[in-house]
Amino acid sequence: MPKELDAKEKILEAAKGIFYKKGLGGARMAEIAEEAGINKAMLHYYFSSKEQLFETVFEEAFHKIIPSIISVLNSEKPIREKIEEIADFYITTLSANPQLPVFVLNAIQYDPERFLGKFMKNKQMSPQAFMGKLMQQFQQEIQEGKLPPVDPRHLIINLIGLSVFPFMMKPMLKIMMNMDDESFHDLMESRRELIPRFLLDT
Amino acid sequence: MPKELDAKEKILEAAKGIFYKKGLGGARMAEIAEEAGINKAMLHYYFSSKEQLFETVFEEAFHKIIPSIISVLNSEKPIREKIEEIADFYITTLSANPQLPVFVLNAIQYDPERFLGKFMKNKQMSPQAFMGKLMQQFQQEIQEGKLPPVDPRHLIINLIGLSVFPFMMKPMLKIMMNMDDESFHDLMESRRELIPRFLLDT
DNA sequence: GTCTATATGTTGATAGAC
DNA sequence: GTCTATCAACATATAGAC
Repeated sequence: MPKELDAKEKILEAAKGIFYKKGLGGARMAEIAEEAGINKAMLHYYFSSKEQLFETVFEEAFHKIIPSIISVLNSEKPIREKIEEIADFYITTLSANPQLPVFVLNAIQYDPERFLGKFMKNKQMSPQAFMGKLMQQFQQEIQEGKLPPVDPRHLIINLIGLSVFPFMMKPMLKIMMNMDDESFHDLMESRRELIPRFLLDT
Repeated sequence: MPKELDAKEKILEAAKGIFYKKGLGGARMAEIAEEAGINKAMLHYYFSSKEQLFETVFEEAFHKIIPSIISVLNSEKPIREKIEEIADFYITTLSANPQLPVFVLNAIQYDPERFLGKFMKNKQMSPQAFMGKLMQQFQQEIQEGKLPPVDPRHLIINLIGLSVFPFMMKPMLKIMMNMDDESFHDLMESRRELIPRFLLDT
């Protein structure tokens, strides 16, 4: 079944492009079909409804940017390495797809129950298990003098904010700071090392 | 004309609540009318179209979070004060309305031409005039030893990111870190002084 | 200024031939 | 699996009475 995968893949690719930009309400099924180079009816052959197609796209986007960092935070590496790895991960991922975070956060703002429910269902993200272990590691490394005495919650928030937010602001930053795509890219690249240094060398 | 202002105000209030959450495409005029406690026809009495109503709401939101900081950056104060003022401004503004940034950034992602055009039109935001003067001030204060030698572009990006991003992540952070509204609020309050210290004491 | 009723155009979804 | 043609529902917008 090469044809089948081909068509389904083309639909998903088109749906991503349009949903990322316009969201659930702003996207039109006809538009997606045209972009995919197929017929409107085909969409409903592979995906029962617009909502289901959207959820498929959302789920992929969500899993692309959230569980990865949870798993890093849950790993056995020292904090310093975790931070470097996460900044690196976001800069790589979002350089290839800057629209991702606004898309995901907008869906969550639209319907938190629905699009954040996938959160709690996931075992490894249970807040207690997850944050508890991490807090402990922080305390220990701080006591050992490996880390400056910082509030772990702020550190995590800062890390994600410093890594992700610039991509959300990309269109505005390009205008405000008079950058083209290349100089924006260079600026983001320089943050790979800047962010960890900035967070830890106090 | 108290009645008139009342109705128009009620419409705008309702429209804000619903557009903030659902965006242009996801919102329904009927929903806004109901929320405002008036009739669907009344919406078109005060606002010619859904698009025009949305643009009104967008413009207000946009001006609430962007020009204020531009004017601070353009002022004559020392960098240190500017930074404190901007962090303070965002934490106050977004504590009252955490949905604002996702709403604005989503509209821009939806149609950059349309919703970022208001940018270039504004005189004071002309990138050259604006960033040029600011860069100069940075250089001078760094030479005078008042500031650590940082790239001004990163500093501005970091400042805004650290101030704004946590509010965009609010629903997710509350779950991940097991916070209720009150402890989230406390955490944000503590950032008023944390952010400037973090940015400047290197 | 405010309402009810209605026109007009889209849109998501399906039926059914190939 | 893929298409054309079509339906039924809905949403924006307007007409017109009060």
